[in-house]
Amino acid sequence: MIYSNACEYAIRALTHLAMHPQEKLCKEIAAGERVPRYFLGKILQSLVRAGLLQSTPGRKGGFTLARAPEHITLYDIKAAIDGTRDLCECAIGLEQCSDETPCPLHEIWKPIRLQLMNYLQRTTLAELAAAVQKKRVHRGKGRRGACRANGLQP
Amino acid sequence: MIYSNACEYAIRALTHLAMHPQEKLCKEIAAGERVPRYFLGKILQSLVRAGLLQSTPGRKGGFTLARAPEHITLYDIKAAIDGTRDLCECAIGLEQCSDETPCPLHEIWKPIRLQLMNYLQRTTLAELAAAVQKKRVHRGKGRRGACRANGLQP
DNA sequence: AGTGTTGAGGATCTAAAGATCTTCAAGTGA
DNA sequence: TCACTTGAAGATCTTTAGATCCTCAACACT
Repeated sequence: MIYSNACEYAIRALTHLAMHPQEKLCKEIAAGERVPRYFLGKILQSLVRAGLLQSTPGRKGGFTLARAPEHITLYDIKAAIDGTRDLCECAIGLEQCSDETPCPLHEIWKPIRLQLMNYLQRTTLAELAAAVQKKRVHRGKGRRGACRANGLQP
Repeated sequence: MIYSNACEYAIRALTHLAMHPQEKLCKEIAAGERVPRYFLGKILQSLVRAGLLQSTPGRKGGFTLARAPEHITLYDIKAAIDGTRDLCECAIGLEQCSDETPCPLHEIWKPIRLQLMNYLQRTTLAELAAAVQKKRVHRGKGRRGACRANGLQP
């Protein structure tokens, strides 16, 4: 809803890299995160162009984080993959609003959007990695598929 | 970001109907809200099937709200057009998460998602219509395009 | 009954996202 | 140098959202 497919893959790949710096090959990340391999290649290229990753070709090549995970935010990732135009727009996406075509959600939507923006800009890769680490320690090795079912169904 | 194109159109069409009950023809709404006419037809049909609108064919036909605007929420509209699966999912859209493929955003994303859900379920058509009305009274007839530029650019 | 207007709904077209494959250049190590 | 591994990047395919058109049934009015 907030992220595109590509952006989700990017988040997972970067989190993976933050946790497993030794696994830096595109195919390793794709296998580890169960992400389409060739598609991930394109995404990682975008992240390189955006300055979040560094890449080296050749035999001992691969991808590494361009800066410390504490200094990479969700906002950076979303900006690199999806752009951030939608974060600055009216809730119902009007280019312009006039008397004939107003944006009725604007005032109501604004605080929510601000909080979202705040969340994206404050959450870093390091926090994501820590959350994953904590989750792994907390539960055993056996359990799977316990992520849905969070009591939000209406 | 939150709504699809179709859902945005639905919101605008329903708001239009709440404010102009006399303008109930598909082409009137499409013209008034500057929405693709034939596409809007499909959307209104979905809203009829979802029980938010009533339609009558024939000469004096058109669309009318199936219940009072106070009793139609943004959640109802989003459910009718986009579905609500994404509101109940992990932030990064994993079907299942396991030790190998966890959903690192889950805990961080949850409060935001709850607030979003709350916003969707509490905001009614009547409130939207009132916000538009207020906005129209507040500013004159001349101004246009003042909806962007809300100080959110990073 | 006949005519014109309306929504219903199927068929179709376009654009964008998502995903895959293939080829090429850059680098490593024998 | 040569073989091999890697990312880079273009071409291509699939799927889905978005949008349009056309025909038909329902209805109102004459």
